[in-house]
Amino acid sequence: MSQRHITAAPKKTLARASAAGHGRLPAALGNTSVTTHENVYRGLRDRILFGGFLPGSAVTLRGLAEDMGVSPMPIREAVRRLIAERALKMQDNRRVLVPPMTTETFEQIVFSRKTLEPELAARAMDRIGRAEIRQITTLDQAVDRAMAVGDVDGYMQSNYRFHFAIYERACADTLMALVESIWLQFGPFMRMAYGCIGTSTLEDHHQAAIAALERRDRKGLKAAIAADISQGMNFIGEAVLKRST
Amino acid sequence: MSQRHITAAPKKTLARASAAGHGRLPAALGNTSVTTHENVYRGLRDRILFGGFLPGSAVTLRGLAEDMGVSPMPIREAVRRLIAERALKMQDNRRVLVPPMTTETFEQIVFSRKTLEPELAARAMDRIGRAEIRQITTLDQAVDRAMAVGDVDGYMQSNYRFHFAIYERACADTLMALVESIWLQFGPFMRMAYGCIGTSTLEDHHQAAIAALERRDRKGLKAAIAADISQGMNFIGEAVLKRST
DNA sequence: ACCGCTCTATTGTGATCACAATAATCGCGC
DNA sequence: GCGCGATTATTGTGATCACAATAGAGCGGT
Repeated sequence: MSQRHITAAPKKTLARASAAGHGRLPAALGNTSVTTHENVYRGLRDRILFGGFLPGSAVTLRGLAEDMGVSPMPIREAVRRLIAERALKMQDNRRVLVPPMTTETFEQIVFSRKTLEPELAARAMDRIGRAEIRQITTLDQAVDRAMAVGDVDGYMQSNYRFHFAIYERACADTLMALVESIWLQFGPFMRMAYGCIGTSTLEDHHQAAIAALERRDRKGLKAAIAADISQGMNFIGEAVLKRST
Repeated sequence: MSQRHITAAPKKTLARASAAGHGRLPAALGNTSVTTHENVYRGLRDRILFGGFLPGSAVTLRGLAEDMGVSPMPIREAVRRLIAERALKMQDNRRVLVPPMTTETFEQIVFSRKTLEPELAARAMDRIGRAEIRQITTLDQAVDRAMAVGDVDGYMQSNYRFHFAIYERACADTLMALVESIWLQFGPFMRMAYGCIGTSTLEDHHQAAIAALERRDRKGLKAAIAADISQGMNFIGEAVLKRST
C-alpha cells in the first residue's frame, strides 16, 4: 500500500531530464541549498515522527525515490541514517521496514524518556525566559486544540514541538541526539495508538510544566515532564499490552 | 597523516579487477558473507572505539577506500552510519572528521553513562550466572594485564569488552544502542588521554562490580559501575580541562 | 616578507548500470 | 481445487562516472 512498483518509466536512459542536473532539486521538497539526501532525511523523519508510516510497514529505496521524486541514491543515504537512528530497521532479508513495537522496546523507551527528558528540561530552565514561555504556551494551546478536534497528526506535531521547544534550550546536543532517536522509535506506534484510541480522553501535564517554568521550580519541572511522559506512555502502552503478547 | 592522496591508480577504468566482482571482498577484512559496508563499518567502529583515530583527525571517503582496499561506495554507507551515531562528524564544509572533545560534550557523556550503564548492569544481573562471572573475570584480568604493561590499545579493548560483556546480558537493545553511541563518542578522546597520561596510575572498580555480581547485590553493582565511570572519566577529564577551555 | 588572486587538486554528492539474492507469480501435475 | 517447482520481478549492494564546491598550492604585486 505504501510502495509502488513501476517497471517501465525509469528504464529510459534520459529520464534524468525531470530530476535535472546534479545539484538541483525537483522542487517537491521545500529546500534551501542543502543536499538532497538531507532534504529526503527531513521528509522521512517528519513522516516517521508525525505518523506518516504505520509500524511494520515496508519501505523500499526505489519506492521512496518514486514517491519523493528523486533518484534512489539520496534515498539510500537518508535511509541508512534513519536505520542508524533506529527509526527504520533492516531485517536479515536486507529489506527495510519501520519497526513494529514490542513490549520490551516500549519499556526501554519509557525508561530512557523518564531518565533523559526531565534532565533536559531542567538544564533548559535557566535559558527559558518570558519570551520562550510565551512561545511554549502557544505550542501547548496548539496541542489542546488538536486534541479537542481529534486531529491526530496535528497533535503529534505540536506535542513534539512543545517538548523540543523546551529541550532545545538546554543546548545539550549529545543528550538531545539520544532523545531524538528515542522519539523516532515510538513515533509510528504512538500515532497508531492515538489513531485507534483517539485523543479525546487524553490529558497531559503541559500546564504544570509551564507553571513550573514560570516560578523557576526545577524540581517541579522535572516532575511535570516525568508525569507527562508516564501518563502519555501508559495511555498508549495499553494498546500493545492488551492486543497481543 | 592518516589519509593518502592518489591520483593515478584509480583512473584506469578496469581497476575493478583487483576488487573483483560485486559480491566478493578483498580478503583484507576477515568476513563472512555480510555486506561490504557492514565489514567496513565494523572496522571503522573498532578503530574509533579502540583508538585508531585521533580526535579532530580528518577522514575522506576516497582515503578510507584506499586504506581498506574497497571502493568508495561501501565507505560512504559506513561513514554515513557512523555520522548518525555521532562517532564521526560532518562539518559545514561537508568534510568528515572524528569530532574533537569539548567540555560540554564530555559532561553530557558522563551524565549519560552514569544514568544508563548502571541500569544496564542491574538489568543484566539476573542473567549473569557462574559461567558469565568467570568470563567477565577473565576479561578483567586482561584489563589489569594491559594496564600493568602500559598497553593502551589493549586496555581500551578489554575494558570495552568487560563492560559490554555485562551490559549485553541485559538484552536491552534499545538502551544498548544509546550506550554504544556514547562509547563511540568518547573512544578517540579516551585513547588520546591515556596515551598522554598513561595507564599506570589508573585503577578501576571492576573487582567491586564482580563481587557485587557474585553476591547478587543489585544496588552494589550499580554503585560499582557508577564509581568506575566517575573515576575513569574524572581521570581522563583532567586532560581536557587542564590544557584549554 | 606578506597579502591577495588564480589555478589546480581533492572532496562529497548524485546518477546510472550491473549483479546476486530474495520474494512473488504463474503454471503444471496430482 | 491445491500444493509445489520453475520463472519472473523486485530489492539492496557495489562500481563507476560527472559535477560543483571547496581547499590548497603557486605566484605576482605592493
